[in-house]
Amino acid sequence: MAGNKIRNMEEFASVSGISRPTVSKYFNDPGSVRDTTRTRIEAALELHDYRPNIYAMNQNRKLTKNVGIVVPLLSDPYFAEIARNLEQRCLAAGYRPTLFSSHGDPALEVEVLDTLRSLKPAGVLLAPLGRASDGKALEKFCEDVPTLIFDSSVDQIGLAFVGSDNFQFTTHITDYLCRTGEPPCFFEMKTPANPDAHRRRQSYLRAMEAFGHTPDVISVEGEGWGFEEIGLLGGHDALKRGRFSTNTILCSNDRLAIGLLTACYEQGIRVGRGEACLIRVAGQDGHPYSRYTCPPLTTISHNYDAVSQTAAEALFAAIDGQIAAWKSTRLEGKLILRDSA
Amino acid sequence: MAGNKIRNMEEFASVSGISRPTVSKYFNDPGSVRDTTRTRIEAALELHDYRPNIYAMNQNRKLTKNVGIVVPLLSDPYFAEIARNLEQRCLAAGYRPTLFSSHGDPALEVEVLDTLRSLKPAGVLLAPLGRASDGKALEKFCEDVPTLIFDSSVDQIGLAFVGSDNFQFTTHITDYLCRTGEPPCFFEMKTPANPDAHRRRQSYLRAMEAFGHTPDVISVEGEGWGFEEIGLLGGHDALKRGRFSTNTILCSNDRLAIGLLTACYEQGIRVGRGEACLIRVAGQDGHPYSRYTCPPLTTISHNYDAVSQTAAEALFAAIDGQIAAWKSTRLEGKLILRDSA
DNA sequence: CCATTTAGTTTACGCGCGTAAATTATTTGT
DNA sequence: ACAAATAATTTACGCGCGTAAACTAAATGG
Repeated sequence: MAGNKIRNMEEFASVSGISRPTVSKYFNDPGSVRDTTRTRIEAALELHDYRPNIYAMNQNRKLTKNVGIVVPLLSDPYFAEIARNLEQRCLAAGYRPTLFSSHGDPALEVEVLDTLRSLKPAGVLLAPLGRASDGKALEKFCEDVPTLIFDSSVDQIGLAFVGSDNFQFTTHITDYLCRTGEPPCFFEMKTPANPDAHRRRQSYLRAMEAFGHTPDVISVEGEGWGFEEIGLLGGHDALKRGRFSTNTILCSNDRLAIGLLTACYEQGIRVGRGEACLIRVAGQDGHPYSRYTCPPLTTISHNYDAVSQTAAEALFAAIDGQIAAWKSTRLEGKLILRDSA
Repeated sequence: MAGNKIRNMEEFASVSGISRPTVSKYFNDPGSVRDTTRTRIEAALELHDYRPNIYAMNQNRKLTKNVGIVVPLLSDPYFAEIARNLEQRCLAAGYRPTLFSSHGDPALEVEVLDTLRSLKPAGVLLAPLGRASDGKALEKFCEDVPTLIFDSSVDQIGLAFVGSDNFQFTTHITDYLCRTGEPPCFFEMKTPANPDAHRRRQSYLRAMEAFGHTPDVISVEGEGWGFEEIGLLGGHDALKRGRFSTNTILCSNDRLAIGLLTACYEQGIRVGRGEACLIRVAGQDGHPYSRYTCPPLTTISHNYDAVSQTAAEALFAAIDGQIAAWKSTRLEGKLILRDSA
């Protein structure tokens, strides 16, 4: 704890009276040295408070304990939440997670991957931007570094894919909405960033067909990642024009729904399943804020824990040398019934 | 772009027909080499697609271009937003930002600072956890690394402090609320994580006194960083017990307000400044989601751009050797009038 | 065209650590 | 107590790069 400034492992080794390679071994795995030496090292640690330089360590290790986590956009609480979850799991498994955000920019995504190479990670958990991603760059990266793709799938690259079953998501919630009221319209962005959005539209169409209802897809304009704003503007527009053919709206994702709810509120349209309500709104994702909308948002939620657990464990297994064929795991979502639908 | 795999600068130098030190110079500053050599290097770059290892670079540089950015909790969109803003500024100024989150955990905060030392950053932009922070560890870190504290101040450490003027925030919005309706009650957490929360309560009390009104502070239970949930539960409780002495509630921060709005909704209490509204609610912070609450939240917003610009520029100036005495800069907030109050 | 400046090269070392091989010290089992 | 097994040390090298010094080649300028 105290203050002598130790600059490197050499110095620390000499003040602790142990050779540097042994000290190195200790930091690599404290259990790998004799009890007496470990005690001496730890005693010296108390006095001099030294920590090895992580980046210098990683430079030489055959296999580092680094794990890179890449998400498309950290300012989206959904990704922030899943990133946090993954970080915890890495830490618990003895890895050093490093978090990166592509900030919604394909060029930055490539930049992040290049930075990641320098980190010499044992593995990477990568949620690609989606449509906008530089597919070739991703593929090349996956060839060089053990990479597990999560959240949004792009081709069959990396070790495996783990995400949610978008077909089940939309089918399930469409099913629920049909059984409990008028069949839903589908509210989405015309040009979604995420390829999974297409899957959701497809399953909506299919589910409606299965029920014998006429589907109605409202695709609103808007580029980028400001989904709430797109939902708000698109919602106002659609409401004014009477674009919704039924009183029930299923949104392609929760953030769009959050914007739509605000639009409804601003037009004095009461949302919910109560008597006085004119309209029902449901989302998809189980966004961290969906509990706090007014009314609280009915949604079908990602199984955050299961997705991150499956992804992390698959990566760790691959790092440990357990080779497995490429596999796509898509986990079911859980319907969360709240007041909005 | 094409495929020959170059492992290090040595190899790249030889294939490009230039000596390694010159190549090193080029990557350090492309303008520092002759035009003809630069052209040759860049031609080789096209063919062999090599990138220097950033972490190996930083190991030896006297002054790296690394800048660490530390926020208390990335899953809070407020911090995510300001972190993004700071990252952009670093990039624009030619620095390499690396983002860290303390995840609300003081132990992790210390861990992050230790990791940061290994990065040998030219400077660090640090938003401490606040009350829970290990003050001594922070202080020690600031002695070793040029650190600018932002958002939440702890003592007089680092190069300088840049944040918002919480007195002005609360005074200004209290003023507004008093002039436009009943004087506000103050809704806060009993044990806030952030020391600035105390400043806000103080200025509320002072402002109410100045207006000749009787202040009413409602402090709700709740630990941790789940402010919306605390606002929701505390709001339900306070509403049921009739704890609010006026029809106007000023929340200590927007996230609390988001929870409170949900509580109001669930109790059928209409919020806003319209005729049919029973209650007015206002927040503080200008949270990215405040626009999308129902009703949209009246709040006093941080000047995100100005805070991050001031912080970044002060740090860059210090890195460039412009020594300045420790200074605290507190920027005024801007009142954002929306429907909730 | 030659002397001077400027840029490039060679050489050599250092950063903070991992790691392998050979050697020596210590701990076991009996 | 002694041989065998185990752990620690010494020595030496490597990772991918920065950087300084001494030297050589190329671009200036009058």
